[in-house]
Amino acid sequence: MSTRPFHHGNLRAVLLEEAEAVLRTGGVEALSLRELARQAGVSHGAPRSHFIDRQALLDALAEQGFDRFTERITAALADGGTVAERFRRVGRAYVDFAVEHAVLMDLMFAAKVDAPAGPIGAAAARLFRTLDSAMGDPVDPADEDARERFKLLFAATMQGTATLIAARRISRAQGEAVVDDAMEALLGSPLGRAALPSR
Amino acid sequence: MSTRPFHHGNLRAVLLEEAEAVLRTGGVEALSLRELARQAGVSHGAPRSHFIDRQALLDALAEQGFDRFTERITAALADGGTVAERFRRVGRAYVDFAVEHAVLMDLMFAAKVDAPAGPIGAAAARLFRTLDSAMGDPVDPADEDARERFKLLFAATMQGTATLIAARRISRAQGEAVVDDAMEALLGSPLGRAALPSR
DNA sequence: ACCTGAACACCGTTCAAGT
DNA sequence: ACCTGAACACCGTTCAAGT
Repeated sequence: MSTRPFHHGNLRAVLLEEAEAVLRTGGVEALSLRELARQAGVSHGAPRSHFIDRQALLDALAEQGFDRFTERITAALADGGTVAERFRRVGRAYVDFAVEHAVLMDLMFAAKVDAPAGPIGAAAARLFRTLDSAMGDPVDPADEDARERFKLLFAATMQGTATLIAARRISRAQGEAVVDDAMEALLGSPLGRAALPSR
Repeated sequence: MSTRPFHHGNLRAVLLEEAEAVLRTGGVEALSLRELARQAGVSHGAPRSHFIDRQALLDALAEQGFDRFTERITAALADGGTVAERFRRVGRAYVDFAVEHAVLMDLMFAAKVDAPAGPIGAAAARLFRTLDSAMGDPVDPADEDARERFKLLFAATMQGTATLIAARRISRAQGEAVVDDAMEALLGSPLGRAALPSR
């Protein structure tokens, strides 16, 4: 078999991988389709076969980001323990991921995203659903509202903590302290007690 | 006096004003120095006299953003009331501003910013200092650590709530509920009671 | 001090053409 | 189905020159 022009069908994956590296090192504005094509050894028009435009590549990165995020949260849940222990671990995993992938997170939570319909919104919904596992089964169906509100409050707090760290407004150590303080306040609040099984 | 080439010294202000409008309507990537110059009726090289490059303009917008943010928070504090009432108002003002100026907030909390030295970091510090007024005078100097931590936790929670709303992951109404739930949890927590005067 | 206008290198996007 | 390569319109940045 003759060596084909260059890429055999994995160009899409190669571009996404390269793009992630650029995101980490230089931010979104450093990401150029032409440069990506150059690094992949294809012509500048080639990416067009896989991504209709630059935004489509950014969207694909965001969707992939949500899925990786979900994996990390799921992994943090695997060890079991009490509800409090699980949430503390998930909280740290949330902040860790968000700080490590700060630019990717900006993409994932960009206002321009197709939320909540579309693939990115669906990926975001999957992430959110894994938080249900952290809470355990609902004891009383009447607590469903409290559970929803608790999840939102939890996500908001972790999200904000990550933003402050990524923006270097607070140090990593201060961020850890915020997570601990947040979990203590949330778990001990009336909402926390209504949402989570007491045992 | 003859009409001077065009602008008489306010080009900088004009550019910033135009840029803010672009930010609201089309986001950062829609912001072009050449387009700004065109709208201002000057040549494409003119902005160079006021901003060394595109990033310098973005930085100026971020700094200005922090100052406006501080004004809004200060205004929310003006009406007095109990600590709980003040914090509830500040919380809403925080989220409102962040949602209204979502793109600007991204600029303000971008990782690339010169934090904490430099003009933007200084403007951010001024914002944070206004939160001291919300807490009132420290009762016991030993509570200084609790006050710092409470401020961080408060800021993180509001910041995260704003992000979720701006990203359309939650509705405006859900966001309001998160703010209320957050304030109840924070004010009632051990940290909240240590940081805030009980009366 | 502030602005002009040419010049340069770099983009994203489109599209006919190749395999 | 996937990639090439020319073409187009648009950028940011630099810099000598004008006032």
